[in-house]
Amino acid sequence: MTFAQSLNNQSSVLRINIMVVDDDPVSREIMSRMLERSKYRDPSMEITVIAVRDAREALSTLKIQRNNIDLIVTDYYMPGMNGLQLKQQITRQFGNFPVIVMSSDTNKEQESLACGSVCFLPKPIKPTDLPKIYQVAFTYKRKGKSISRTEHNHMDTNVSIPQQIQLLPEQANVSRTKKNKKFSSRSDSRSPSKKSKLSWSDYLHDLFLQAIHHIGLDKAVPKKILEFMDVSYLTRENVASHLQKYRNFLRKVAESSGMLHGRGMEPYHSNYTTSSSWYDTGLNNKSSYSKPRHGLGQSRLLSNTCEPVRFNQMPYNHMNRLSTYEPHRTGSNLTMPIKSNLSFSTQPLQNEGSRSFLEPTVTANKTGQTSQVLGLGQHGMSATNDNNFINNMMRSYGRISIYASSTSNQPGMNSHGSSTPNQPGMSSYGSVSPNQLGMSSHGSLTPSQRGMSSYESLTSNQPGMSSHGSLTPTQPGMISRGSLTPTQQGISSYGILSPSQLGLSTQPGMSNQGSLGPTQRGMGMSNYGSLTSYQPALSTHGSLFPNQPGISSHISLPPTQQGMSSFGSLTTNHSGMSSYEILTPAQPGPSHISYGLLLDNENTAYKPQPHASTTIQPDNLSLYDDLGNINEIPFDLSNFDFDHDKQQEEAVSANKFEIPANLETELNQTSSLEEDGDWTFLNINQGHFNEKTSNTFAAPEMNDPTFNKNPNHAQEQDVPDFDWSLLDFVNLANENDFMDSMFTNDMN
DNA sequence: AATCGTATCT
DNA sequence: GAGATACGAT
Repeated sequence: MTFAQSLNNQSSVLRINIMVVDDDPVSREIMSRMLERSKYRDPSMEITVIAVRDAREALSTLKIQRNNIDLIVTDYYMPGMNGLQLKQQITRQFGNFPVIVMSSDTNKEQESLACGSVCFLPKPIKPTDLPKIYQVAFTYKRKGKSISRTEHNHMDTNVSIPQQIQLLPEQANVSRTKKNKKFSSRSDSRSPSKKSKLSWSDYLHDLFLQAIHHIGLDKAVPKKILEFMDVSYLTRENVASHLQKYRNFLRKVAESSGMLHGRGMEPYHSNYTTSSSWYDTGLNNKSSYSKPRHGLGQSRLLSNTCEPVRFNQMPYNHMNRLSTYEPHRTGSNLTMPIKSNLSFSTQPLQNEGSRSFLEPTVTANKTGQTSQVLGLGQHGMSATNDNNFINNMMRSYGRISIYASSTSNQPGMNSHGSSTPNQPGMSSYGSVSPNQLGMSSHGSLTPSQRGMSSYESLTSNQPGMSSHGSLTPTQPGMISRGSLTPTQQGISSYGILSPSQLGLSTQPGMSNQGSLGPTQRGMGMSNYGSLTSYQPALSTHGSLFPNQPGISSHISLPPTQQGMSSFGSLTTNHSGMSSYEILTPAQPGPSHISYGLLLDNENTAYKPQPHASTTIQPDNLSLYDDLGNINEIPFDLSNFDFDHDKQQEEAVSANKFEIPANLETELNQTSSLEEDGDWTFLNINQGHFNEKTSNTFAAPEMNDPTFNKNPNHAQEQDVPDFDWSLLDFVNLANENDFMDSMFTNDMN
């Protein structure tokens, strides 16, 4: 393969090399595989792992590979030299290399951070921890080392700037933009003609949306967005181009929403069909990223063309691109930003509260401003309703809308959620991807609130967030921490974002997150937790997988469709879910465009398919989907504990597909709300099937008493650990099939 | 000079 | 059609 070919075939793949140091072969192997496999979930990155057994080997390897290693992840307890001693040696010999210390002994966290490790990860390492690891790797690679893209690998060696690694990101205090330009453009400049084309993956787009959300649409300019996104390989031009598209999309949406007519929202009847849109293009077929094949709200569940039910396509959500933008938002409170003119100028918005499309507006309707918001016409855009355009954009850029207005139960979400396990809206936070510091961390919130820090570190624009705090040893406590409610880490983190921006303050939901217990590390929970606590959907969700917050939930609910859809169905009865209601036409809402509106339309069209009767049967619980993607890890990795210094004591049923008993009740209640009687319910059944596939949700008995619909109650209980003694992991781990099945989604 | 917004190109 | 690039404006 020629260089040019290589260039074409591997566009913009960010390569990071991680050294794993662990004396325990199983733990080491798992860690290595988790890291390596994860690359399949994000085509834009490639992880190479160098696994060594102890500190000595690590040091010797570093001597040779120092310039090729971006991050070191080491166990704490190791013979000869422990992880921190290794860290110190590394610092002494190689400078301030980023080191992550992991241990099942969480008491080592403070010590680890104090000694300069950038992060501490409690063992067992879970998939949800990966984002944090990537985050650190990317951060340091970006800050201190050259950006090596696969196509430029051969040039990497002489671009490393050792001095850079001496500094922690915040210490370096260098302009990221310039720095990156300096280092990353270098390689680009050396490749004379070809410049790889950036693909705006879900992940990137979500990050992009987050940036806009955070900054405010009116103030979001390429440079700011870029800074917020903080993705090393992104250029301002990339962002500018994307922003242009996005703005076009927003205009178009506004335009076709009837804004020009001075009316509220006319239900937009989409006619989504499967098609390629950039939304999809960012994902190769191997990717397990969400790929709504149906448009907004057209959940697969409701579609007769749905593929056989499988279980989760998403092993875990760290790569999940679900946006988290408006997790707590309910449609009724959402309004489009009011703009004084067409252009997305930096001119202050006319309406008091909302700064952007993403900002919830709690205030009354601003019908009169509606047209302004759209600012249509001034640009001479087509006055015709270009539904095709909208359709396309909805599928792509439109994601934001979906998220914004959706809650887990919303049809719109469904489609979204259908591909991604944890998400709807909320999950997104948790489901963030590797580079995405903010959210990811979120998911991985631990009692000590590391997650928060990371988030904070991301949001440069966020007041008070500046501290990298927890991530860096020098600022462990950080500001944000102080603001966090002791018992509600999750919330606080959200709170940081939200109160004024997400409208969380008005949402009781925060508490959910708060319910996250120290031991509850799953992203899923967090994510859902972020949803309004009173939202049945969330709780239900959470309740579905008491033992396995993020992951398990995926497991039990079929990914492509069911997960979300069932979600959606749940919602109906609960809550009256705000989101649902919002969606409903009858619901009082902003007269002007709102995300809810969009969804509303969606919702209107959201009709159960008479024929759609999906039954999830064990046989369908394949590890792989039709594309060969791994569906879900059949059990929570967090239950792995190969650390010698800590054994799992509590045994748990091997049955990992449990659903709380009360879920059935809830679901049945839900069904009563469906007059059409055509809702499709999932029969998630482990042992037996419920013969009734319609309007029936056969929920297995839940034997986990810790389940509690109200996150504020009992959720802090430790989740029973999986009794891994039930499995011979050592042997299993030595079998490629097993490990591959766990981590591979790229079956050749 | 940097960066933006937009038009246009690939 | 997604993303890159050109280019005038600020």
